[in-house]
Amino acid sequence: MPRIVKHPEDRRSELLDCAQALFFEQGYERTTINDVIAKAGISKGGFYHHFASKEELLEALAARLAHEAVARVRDVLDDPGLSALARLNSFLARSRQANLEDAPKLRAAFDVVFRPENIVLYHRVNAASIAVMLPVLAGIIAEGAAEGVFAVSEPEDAAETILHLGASAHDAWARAIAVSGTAEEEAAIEALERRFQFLGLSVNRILGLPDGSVVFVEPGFMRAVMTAR
Amino acid sequence: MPRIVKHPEDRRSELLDCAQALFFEQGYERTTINDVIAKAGISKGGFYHHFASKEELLEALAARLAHEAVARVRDVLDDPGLSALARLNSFLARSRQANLEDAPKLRAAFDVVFRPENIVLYHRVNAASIAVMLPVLAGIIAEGAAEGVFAVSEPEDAAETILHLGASAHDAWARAIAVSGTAEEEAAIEALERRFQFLGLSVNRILGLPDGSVVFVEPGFMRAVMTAR
DNA sequence: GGTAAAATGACCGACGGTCGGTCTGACTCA
DNA sequence: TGAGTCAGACCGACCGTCGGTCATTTTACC
Repeated sequence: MPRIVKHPEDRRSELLDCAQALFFEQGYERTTINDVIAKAGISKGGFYHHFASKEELLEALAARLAHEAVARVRDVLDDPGLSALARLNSFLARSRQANLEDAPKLRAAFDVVFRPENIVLYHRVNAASIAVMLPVLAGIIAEGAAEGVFAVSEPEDAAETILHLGASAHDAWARAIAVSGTAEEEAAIEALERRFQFLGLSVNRILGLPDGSVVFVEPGFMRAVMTAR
Repeated sequence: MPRIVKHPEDRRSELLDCAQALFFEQGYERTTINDVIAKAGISKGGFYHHFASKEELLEALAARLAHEAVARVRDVLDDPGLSALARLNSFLARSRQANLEDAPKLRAAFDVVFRPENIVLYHRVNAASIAVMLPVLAGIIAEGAAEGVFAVSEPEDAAETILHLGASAHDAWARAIAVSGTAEEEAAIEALERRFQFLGLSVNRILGLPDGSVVFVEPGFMRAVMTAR
């Protein structure tokens, strides 16, 4: 076969593109290195020149996704005119908006990621995004604590706790996805919706805020994401 | 080799015993089916007669551990003389006591379970215990809500959220274990201790309780578990 | 033209899982 | 009671797959 040489960064990002497509289509375990290199048009040795292991490929992909996510809300984070609460709400609103914009693609990925055999994939992506978001959210919370608005003495811990709350809805997600298309779908979406409303309540309470101060999700948001085509 | 025939339940539980010992000593991925069957003194075919896959073995082990854990606190759950808050505190105290009693064994298992390559093991065990504890905790919370003590309208959701809080300390655990024996150990244990204090605060707030009503951990508890020999 | 990095693909060994078949103890029924 | 029957517990050689290695070749660049 003809040998094609590319800049390492290009190669790496191409491999990540292929891995992303395949992982979100078939899952992590079911995707083999051979699948990835076939799609990327590179040899086995070539692949292992850029990544030390399949595991490292996943790690790198998770990190890339996380950094993309934070880049999308960068301007809100840097806006100096915002109070902590306003920044937090803008941050959340912007994240929701981004999710809604490519909800169809997201939905397709979720179909795979939330399947029980794919927890590793889910966990890595989630962990990476938490790692990236942690200093960001901790900063906002520290700001709010300094303003005397958030009743929290440990911004780091509060941020970590809040970021992990999303994971506690994993099962509700998984259930909703599993029964998608059946008669139980409506009830499952309802449950998911309720689950997230409760998470919103929890966020407010953890921060020592009157309920509704932080808008975690708007009513109907989860339904909109779930029913996206 | 001589063929030894046993009652299926005995065989199953023996295999689970062996799997438990090996998983908590080497991790899930690093333990092979051959390891398990060698330790259990059974053939491959014999093993697969009882379990459909390695994955199913893990699932069964996680379920067994979860049921053992809930059995340990059964009497507290059934005591009719307790208010919801008292029941919750007894439940937590009993769980802590049980953990402290075999802290050394637990510590050894944690050394493996909290290593990054063993998230699957961690996740399955955690998920199984959450599944078993969920109705229990939801019951207590519903009781407290009915008493007008807990300000929560969705006991199920509250229970699920609270049970998942523990997982949000996974990273702090992992860090503490990773640096165990180094100069950073003290700081990591301190961080873990702080992390759990915050979780306690979060539980109280989520339930709409004055801080300190629910005693999630006592000060020094995490240190005691971590430094157990 | 020399060299470091990029790329190749045949090859390896471990591992999860299968499969054809054997063994055993419990339960008939004459 | 003892021969016959049968389910299902058990055996272990075998297999396909898959992550990963390595000796070697090609390329880009100075």
